[in-house]
Amino acid sequence: MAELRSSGVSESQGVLDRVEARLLVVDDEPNIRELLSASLRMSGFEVVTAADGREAVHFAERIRPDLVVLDVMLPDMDGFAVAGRLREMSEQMPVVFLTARDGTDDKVAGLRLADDYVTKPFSLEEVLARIRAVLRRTRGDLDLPTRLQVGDLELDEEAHQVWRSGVAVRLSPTEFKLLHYFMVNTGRVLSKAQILDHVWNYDFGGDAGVVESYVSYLRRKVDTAEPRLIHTLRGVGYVLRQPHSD
Amino acid sequence: MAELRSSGVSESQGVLDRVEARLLVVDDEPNIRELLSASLRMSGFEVVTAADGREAVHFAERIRPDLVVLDVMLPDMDGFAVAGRLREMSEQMPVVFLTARDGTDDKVAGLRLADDYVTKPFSLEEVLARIRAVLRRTRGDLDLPTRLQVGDLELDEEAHQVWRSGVAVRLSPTEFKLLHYFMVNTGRVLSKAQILDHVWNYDFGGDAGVVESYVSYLRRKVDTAEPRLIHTLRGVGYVLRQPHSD
DNA sequence: GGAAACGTTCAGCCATGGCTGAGCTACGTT
DNA sequence: AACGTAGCTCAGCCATGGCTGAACGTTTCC
Repeated sequence: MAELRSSGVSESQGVLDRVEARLLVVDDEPNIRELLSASLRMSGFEVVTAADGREAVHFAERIRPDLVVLDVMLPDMDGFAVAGRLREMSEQMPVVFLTARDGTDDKVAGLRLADDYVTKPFSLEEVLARIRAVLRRTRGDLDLPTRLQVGDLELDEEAHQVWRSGVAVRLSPTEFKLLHYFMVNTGRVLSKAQILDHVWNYDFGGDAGVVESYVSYLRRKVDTAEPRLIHTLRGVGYVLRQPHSD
Repeated sequence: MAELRSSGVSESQGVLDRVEARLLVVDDEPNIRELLSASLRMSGFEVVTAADGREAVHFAERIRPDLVVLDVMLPDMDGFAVAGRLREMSEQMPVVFLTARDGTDDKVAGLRLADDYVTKPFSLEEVLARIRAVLRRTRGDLDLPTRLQVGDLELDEEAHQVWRSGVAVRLSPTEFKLLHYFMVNTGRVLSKAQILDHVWNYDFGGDAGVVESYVSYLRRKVDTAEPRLIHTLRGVGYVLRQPHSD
């Protein structure tokens, strides 16, 4: 399914080329597991996967991951129970939960206080952002910037705000996610398929036309002045480029 | 705190500050223990947990916490007895009690001896406020501000009072807690779920609709004039922003 | 014991955002 | 230069989210 679209090679978003951290991904649906692990590996993480709670605990013991991505709904045991076991073996093992967007789930109440959680269906950008945020917190990598800058464009993740030459710009949630994806991948060509896979939820059925639309919206709000930052590579994709070094 | 400034946005106070103090959390219910320790860690405390009186005394001896959060009702020994033991080993060990809200008077008598207490079910904001207040008293951290200010909005925690451009405003307890939470997290987007989890009691079953209502009340009482301070980020949450950087 | 304040829910309205399809423009290939 | 294709933009529809006022129940304080 979706993963086929992003067979590209140079997808590494990593600030670092080497391993950022060791992750354990736990989900019983093979599709989700593959989707996540493939794209996390692309982003520079070392990934081990488990399909149920028993496996999760087992692998966690052996590989001592830096963080666990954990589906709440598992065939054998509750995600919280797994988290409990993990915490037993290591006081501070950070967990990012995956959960259905049910709303009425009262279990979810406790979740939000956990290290973090993402609702299904998610976009890869969302998951990556959470993981990085949690790692930043738990390791005290506080100097990793929460603010991105390209040319006179600035984006603050925490404040969820964007400035162009100092003046605040209002972006819709999707516009924001798209710009964020561009900025994290400054200087890298992104195909429409890649963008679709990362910015839109994995169950989105539509075609690449949306991407064109949203790039258009973004340009209008954020890239009207010279030098232009977002460039079209006909037949290939888009790039956000630092001015100057073009 | 100074070092945080370097990351640009963080308005101090917040989630990402370095270790504020070492806490020992004692409660026999795992849920409460996890709830508290997760959110205290998020707020920058170093946390160790214990499930009963024996463990509590044991850990207190070893780690010498700066403050103990102590459930009054423990399986093996009375919370007051534990507090007694703690005081034996360190004259001035501050204790914040957790107690059921059933108001039997003899318990309250004992509570007067505590530095402070919070009744269950509590909201995280309440607990955090107590802990910070006690730490401020006992170790003279007088530089921790008791008065918060954003634009022409001022809030005094000790006096439990709020002013908008100098004129006092009457807020209900919930309104006050909500505004306090906003002000402590100035510049940070807060989802309705987060707000619900921090401002409302942990056993509150309702949905995020209440948050909308209370934001509405708050705006009416406190944010009628330009420039507006409380902003809605559709589909994301709310932010309280310093004016100017609008 | 009564009145006021407070907290919660709900329903209706309004605004915003997401997506699509169609027409148009720009590109670049031959 | 001309054709075909890719990309851009816009308008419009639909769904969702958010705001507010009113109603109801509960607590608090005289």
